[in-house]
Parts: sequence; structure tokens; C-alpha cells
Amino acid sequence: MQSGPSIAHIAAAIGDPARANMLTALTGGTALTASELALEAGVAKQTASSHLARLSDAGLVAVEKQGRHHYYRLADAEVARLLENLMGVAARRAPARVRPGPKEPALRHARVCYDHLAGDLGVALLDGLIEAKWIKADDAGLAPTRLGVEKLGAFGVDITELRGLKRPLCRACLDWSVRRNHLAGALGAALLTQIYARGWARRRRQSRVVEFSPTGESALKRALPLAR
Amino acid sequence: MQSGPSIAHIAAAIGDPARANMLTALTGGTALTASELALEAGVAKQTASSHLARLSDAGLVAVEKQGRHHYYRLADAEVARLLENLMGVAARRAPARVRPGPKEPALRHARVCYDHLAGDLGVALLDGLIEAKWIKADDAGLAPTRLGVEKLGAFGVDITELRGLKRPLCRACLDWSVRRNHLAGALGAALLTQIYARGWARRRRQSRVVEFSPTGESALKRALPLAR
DNA sequence: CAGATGGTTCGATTAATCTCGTACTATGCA
DNA sequence: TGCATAGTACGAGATTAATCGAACCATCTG
Repeated sequence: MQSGPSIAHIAAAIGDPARANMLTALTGGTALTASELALEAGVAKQTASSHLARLSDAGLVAVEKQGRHHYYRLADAEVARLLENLMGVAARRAPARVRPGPKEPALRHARVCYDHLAGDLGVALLDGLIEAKWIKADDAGLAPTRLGVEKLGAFGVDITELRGLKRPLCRACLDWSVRRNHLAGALGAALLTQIYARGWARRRRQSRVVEFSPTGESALKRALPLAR
Repeated sequence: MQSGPSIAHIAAAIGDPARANMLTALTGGTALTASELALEAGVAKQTASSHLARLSDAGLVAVEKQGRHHYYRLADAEVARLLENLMGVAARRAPARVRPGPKEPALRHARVCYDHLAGDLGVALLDGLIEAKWIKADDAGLAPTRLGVEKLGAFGVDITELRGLKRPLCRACLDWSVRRNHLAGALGAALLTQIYARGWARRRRQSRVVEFSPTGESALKRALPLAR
């Protein structure tokens, strides 16, 4: 009858509106407390607690206890990818249900996906990096070229340091809004960190939108190769 | 509160054991009738019917009516990819639940994923095609080289004909059992078709396993570049 | 036109689960 | 020590959904 792993269990864990909202919020990448997630999901604290227990049981989120706060985050970059994948499928099937609200354009332009940049700008960045041959793409994934290591080092991102981490250096992440790849992995995260550090952009509060200042966006275009 | 598409709705559609079994069965790529899917899911026909209605409503499956038979198939290659993605996540989280049964090794070695070859052999094939430079990989995806077009044409796969189809020619599909990419898309499907046509392998009945004959497997290794 | 088979629709029963009020534990602060 | 806050555990009420029996429609066969 059934072969392979039991997908029903974890799909059911995602398949509740409250839990889906929590997971979507966590796709922002920042760890959130149980109360914040309760607010995000629109349920009481007790309800949120049981939901979080279930998500944790399914292995979709991980907890980190700091004092009396319990910080929840996505268990894994793979879970984040799964969620983006789900959004991609959902976006095509239910276009009429949610009409493009006012927040949509900003989300489409630049948003955070787990811990890296997604949206039009994220896609343009990866395309540009490949066009400029800072990154080469083959089947095993993406990898920086020698030129890329040098240029990115000058930008303030030390590749050799990033290689030391457990997570993969580069990864292509499919974007649900644009349906094309953007750069994830340790390098993708490091680049977004740099963008924040330089004050070019910042997270809109309680949202996944990344707001670039006008000067910040043009500075980005001068510093890194963006396609188009 | 919630931004982006509603993933809960479609995750819930997958999140029932009966429906998950149906979808897993459909991952085999062949369209199945409602009765077959009922058998696969272990439920009565009426129950299966309502499940299928829900899956159809969620846009996960498509129906094709031929006479009194209703053939269900996955709506989309993207849905197939989502399911494989789910299996990947599920496989890591619940390793103890399902012990490696007798069918597992065969599934791991060669199975069908939607309409193309997956498993060890599928991965070795894509790796080999890239090593031999029949296919090049960049960010936009995979694409056959001029050499590849020529060689594959000699093998009986007309690339220019495949380009005419709507679906993408090449696509990398992540394998849940091996956690590496294999070849999907129109070319992946065409290659598997050729493998069947030459009698090198055939589908095990009621299963996703692809059984190669000993001579078939060695013939494959002579005709196409396999890695390792 | 019967007879048989594949599928769906309807309704009732049963099981699961989402939700929150109340009560309880643990941490931090004055 | 006292008190507020973060989080969890438990239990009851309400909602949802899964399941199958029975009846009904459509299609193929003789």
C-alpha cells in the first residue's frame, strides 16, 4: 500500500490555519516567542502552546529556551524551502481568493525568506552574480568562483569563514512570487546581513517586507551586480 | 497577520492519510482510476470519491474522463516536486517509525517519480550526463549541450521535438531517498520512455519500483553515461 | 432494453481536533 | 518574599471531518 515516509503526518501539521500562519511568520527567519506566534496566528496563548507542541513534535520547528521566553524557529532550512514550495503551489491555485492587497507589491519586490533576500531584488541579485561570473551554477548547486570569492571578500563577506559552517554555502531557493531562483544558504544570509549592516535596508516591523531606502537600493546596485 | 497565499488549505488537503496515500500513488506518474486509488488508500469507493473531489478542488490532481472511467493524475509536475519535497522532510523526521522494509532497497535503486527515473540510478544518470557534458547546468536550470543534442538524438530522443512541448525540457528534481538531484522534465520523461521501449526495464505492478533486467542495466550503462 | 460496472451524491454516525477557561509551574523584578 | 509575566497542562464545549450504507447517474456489454 503505502511506501516511503509518511507525509500525511507532517502535511497535517502544516494544514491548520493557525499553524500555517505561525510557520509563515517563522519563514521570516527570526525566532519568535510563543506569545508573538499566538498573536500572529490570532489564537489564545493556550491554543498556541498546543499548536507549537504539535509543530515541534512533527519536527518542523525547534525551541530554544532563554529564561522564561521560549523562542521558536523553523527547524531547518529545508523546512523553509518546503514552505516556499507550498506557497508556490498555493499561489497558483487560489489566485482569486486573495486579491492583490496593498502589501503585495512590497512583498514581491523584496522580502526576507528565512534569513536571506527574496523577491524581485533577490532574483535579480542571483542572476547578476551568475552573469558577472561571481558564482557558477552546476548540478551540485551553486558555488562562488575565484573572482567571486575575491569580490565578495572586498564587499565584506569572508567566504572561507562561511565554509566552516555546517549549512551549505550556496543554495538556490525557488521564489513563490516570481517563480525563479534566488540565493539562499550561508552566503545568501551573509549578504543580507551586510545589507542590513550598511543601513541600506531594514525589516518592516512584524512583516517579511524588506524596505530599501532609495539611496540604499542604488548603493546596492553599485556594489553588487544586479541583473536587468 | 497572514501574508502570502494560503498554504493551510492545500497542506490540509494533503494531510489526511487516505489522501496522502493517493497522492503518493499518483507520484508514480501513471493516471489511476478512482477505484484503484480507493484500493491504494484502503477506503471505500464513496470515501475515495469525496477525497478526490477535495484534492481536485485544491488543484492538486486533475481528472480526465474516458468513458465511464475517471482517470486521476497529479495536476502538475510542480505538485510532484512538492510531494517529493514533503517526503524528504518526512524521511528525516520519522526514521524510526517505518523500518526499512524489504521493498525499500528496490525503491532506492530505481523508481519512477511522476514520469521520470529516480533513485540511485536516476541520480547517477544525471551526474553522468553532466560529467560527459551532454547537459550543462546553470541557474536557469539544466540544458542539453550541442554534443548532448547529437548524442541523445542518436539514442532516439529528439530534443527539438521535445522543445515544442509546454513543459520545461530539463528540470532538476530533488530525490528524497538519496537527497540529490535527478533529471526530470520532458527529457527525463523521454529517456524513461526509451528505457521502457527497449525492454531494459519495466514497472513493477502496483508499485513505483522500476525493475531493470541484468542485461538491461548493463545496456543502459553502455548507451548512456552513468556516473560512478 | 436489461444487466453490470465505475463513480458520485446524500445522510447519519463516529472520531478527531480546534478552541479557550481555569489552574498550575517557572522565571524575572522590586 | 511578593507579584507580574511567559508558558504549559488539563478539561469541556463546539466544530469539523472522515467513514460507510444506501440510493442514484452514466457508460459499456450483450
